[in-house]
Amino acid sequence: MSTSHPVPDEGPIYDPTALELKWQRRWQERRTNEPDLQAATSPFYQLMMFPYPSAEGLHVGNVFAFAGADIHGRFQRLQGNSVFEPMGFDAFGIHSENYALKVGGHPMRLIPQNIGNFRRQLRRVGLMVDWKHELSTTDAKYYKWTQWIFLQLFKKGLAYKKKAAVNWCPNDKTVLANEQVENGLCERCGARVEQRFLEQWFFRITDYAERLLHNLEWIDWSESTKSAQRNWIGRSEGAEISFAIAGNDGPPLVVFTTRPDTIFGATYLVLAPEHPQVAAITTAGQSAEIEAYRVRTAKQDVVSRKMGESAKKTGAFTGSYATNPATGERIPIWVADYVLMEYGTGAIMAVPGHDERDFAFAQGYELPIIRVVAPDDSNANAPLAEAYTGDGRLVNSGMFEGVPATEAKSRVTEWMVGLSAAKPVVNFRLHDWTISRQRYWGPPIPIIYCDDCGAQPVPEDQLPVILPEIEDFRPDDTGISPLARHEEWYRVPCPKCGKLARRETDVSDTFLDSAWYFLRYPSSDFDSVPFDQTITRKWLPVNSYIGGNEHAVLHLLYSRFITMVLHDMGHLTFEEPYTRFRAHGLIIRDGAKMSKSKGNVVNPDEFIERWGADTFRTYLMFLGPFEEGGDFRDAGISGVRRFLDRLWKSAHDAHTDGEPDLAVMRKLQQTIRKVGEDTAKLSYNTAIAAMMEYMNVLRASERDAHRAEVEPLVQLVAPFAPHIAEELWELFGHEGGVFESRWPKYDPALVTVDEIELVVQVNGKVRGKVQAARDITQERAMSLARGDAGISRFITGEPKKIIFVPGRLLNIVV
RNA sequence: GCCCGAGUGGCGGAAUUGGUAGACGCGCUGCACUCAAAAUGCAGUGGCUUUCGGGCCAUGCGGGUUCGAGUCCCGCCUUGGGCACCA
Repeated sequence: MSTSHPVPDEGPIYDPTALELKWQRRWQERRTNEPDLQAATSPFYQLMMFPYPSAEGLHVGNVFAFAGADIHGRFQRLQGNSVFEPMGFDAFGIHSENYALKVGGHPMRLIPQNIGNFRRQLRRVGLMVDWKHELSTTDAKYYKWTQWIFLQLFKKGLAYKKKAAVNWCPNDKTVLANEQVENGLCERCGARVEQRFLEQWFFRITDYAERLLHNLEWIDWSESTKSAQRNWIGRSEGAEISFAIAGNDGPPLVVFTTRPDTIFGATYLVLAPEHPQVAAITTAGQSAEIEAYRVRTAKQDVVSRKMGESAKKTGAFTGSYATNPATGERIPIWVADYVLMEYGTGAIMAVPGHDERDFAFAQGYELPIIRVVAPDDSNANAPLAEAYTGDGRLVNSGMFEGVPATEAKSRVTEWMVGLSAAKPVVNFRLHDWTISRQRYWGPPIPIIYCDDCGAQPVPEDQLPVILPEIEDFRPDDTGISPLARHEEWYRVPCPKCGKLARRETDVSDTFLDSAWYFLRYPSSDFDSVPFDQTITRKWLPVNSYIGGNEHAVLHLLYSRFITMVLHDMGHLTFEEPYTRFRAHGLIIRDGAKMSKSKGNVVNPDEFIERWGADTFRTYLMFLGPFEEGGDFRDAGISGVRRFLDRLWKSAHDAHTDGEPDLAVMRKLQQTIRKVGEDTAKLSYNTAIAAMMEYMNVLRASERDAHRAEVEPLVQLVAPFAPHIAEELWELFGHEGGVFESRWPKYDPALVTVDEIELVVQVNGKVRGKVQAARDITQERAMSLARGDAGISRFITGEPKKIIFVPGRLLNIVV
């Protein structure tokens, strides 16, 4: 196959479309992308976040993410690993359901169409995906095990039911997610959103908060993602303090505070309107006002209730008083919607002097404001113009006068613990995970309600609970799931006593589907277990996971939680699912995120058709740092194509006469090292630049390359542009594909150059460069510098100081 | 408001982590090839200035540390993303 000399000028034309289809077909025939999961000796699990198969098809953002992950997977393969790179579809959920309603179709028929389209597009990108292990969360074979996972949590007491506030759109007759509410209006229809209380299933993720937080210290993840999780979990230390209610023998009011040191400044208490003790506390005279206030806040949607920053704080007085355990003073008890039932105890001690919200509220209702913390230099009794949240010493605080606030936190808590008025507690911002969805398109929650036996789990051997195909899956005004209207499905015998009972009609959240999919891929051909123990031990945890930071909290946190639970139940040997996670950046266009409303969406099909998948993949990676994303501009793609054209030509024109050029071979060694290092750390843009640079050397002055100069470059380019690499590898006469080969080794002796350009500065300014040996001494360098006319003219006096960085720089200070 | 991140030529972006700022690519200019154009190849390309040797200015703005700062420190400005009454 080696080319004879002289080379004919006209070689075959680089036709990416034909060539790419040829290799995609051949990979399929040869099962190139299907590692032997049982026998693999050096398994490497390269995971990418599976897509939601929308009707619009694959998005450039998807291609960017998948190509980036694929390049890493292919690189690992060239390092000699057996790489498993699976793909699947996250196809349940409200998006699919709403889309089906909109076009008047049924998700059971629409989803397969969308998946088919996605699969076709994904194949065209040339990913190293093992399609034998493809999965869809909507497949009963898959969601059988999603339901199984629900049952495991139920068994362990981690799944429970309680009433919770949800956003309800009266027009669409449905529960909305927080992100579907904009300024209190439904994102889709514009109707005013209400708050409703519905019975919902929850997972007790808060039981795992401490562990989820703690493991972040050691897992190898992008810092930005870890920090997002830390903030989301939101651990805060403080105390619960009990306030006795004056003239009321009932239980005391318990508040949570992170500032027990400010207790002497607590001039009133505030309860959330939904707080269970509100009714008991309210006096007869105030009950009408309190009731009116509660009705008013209940009408608000959940989101705008929490968005009150700019809005005026409102509230109502209960008529009752509590006793401040520190001062013994009577302080009024109020109800206000700025206190949330979900956080802490749903009640706070208000310290208006040192909390902005309390300050605003106290001003509005003319409640007393007392300063109890003062910076060292200020007057303790000067009136406050705004809440002081800074550091300082306690004032107006009885026996704690003058104690630094930071120190006072624990001292005041200890003192009150002694009075049985407080206990130290840790609180988390993280809430339990709402699993229920009052919708149709999801896996039914496997629970049966019996009048005698209560909520019973569906026995595991009766899974899956099949989602029935019903034509009328439109949600209605009742807030009850559409499945409840399907009588023959809804009525079932109780698994315990056999009496007629009713199925749970809620389906589960899509985040549950995706919380465990990585466990299923390697075991997708096992029907009797969710994941096979031997295979799982071999392939998991995932070696490399790449995905977007839009899933930094929910998906990644939920899948960590589910993994921990399964670990604790003995189903898994590890408790963290992803050894290494890297967040990729966002592809933008014209300075903005691509979106239909902005009209700046790029259709990947057109680009692949015009330029080829290899060029498109490589171009996307060349836009900018993979972990930061980049700006997509049509213009730049021609440069990448030109690079591949030149590679094509170089390979076809390569000769085998004589020896390769030493200078070129040196550059090649440096390139092998650079591309290897950069690709490993996902610095794809600089890896590509290094290959282009080498190409410029290779073809400088229209020289024809020696085959030994080109062949390794074909391997370097293979992760980025796998099709052309295969074709050229075959051209060079190799029997197996390029991905059967090993990443080229570089010769360390050739990487380092002996002759260097030593930079000479005078007073920190570059004044010249001298050719010198790499290991030149300072003395020798000085005399070279003095001998250089361009440099010596700046050396106006005796050197005061000489800085010499061996092999790099000489700086003469005069 | 809070938490992350980013500001470098006409443009996308490099810079061994304190040591030649602008790699690589796009665009632009010139030349070669061509009847011509496209494609391709070669050369040039931060700004100002120059007696053509060079000189000065330049990494969002203002200070500082250092022989030396895009990189470190202090104070601002702009911008992208995420979260949001979390007590």
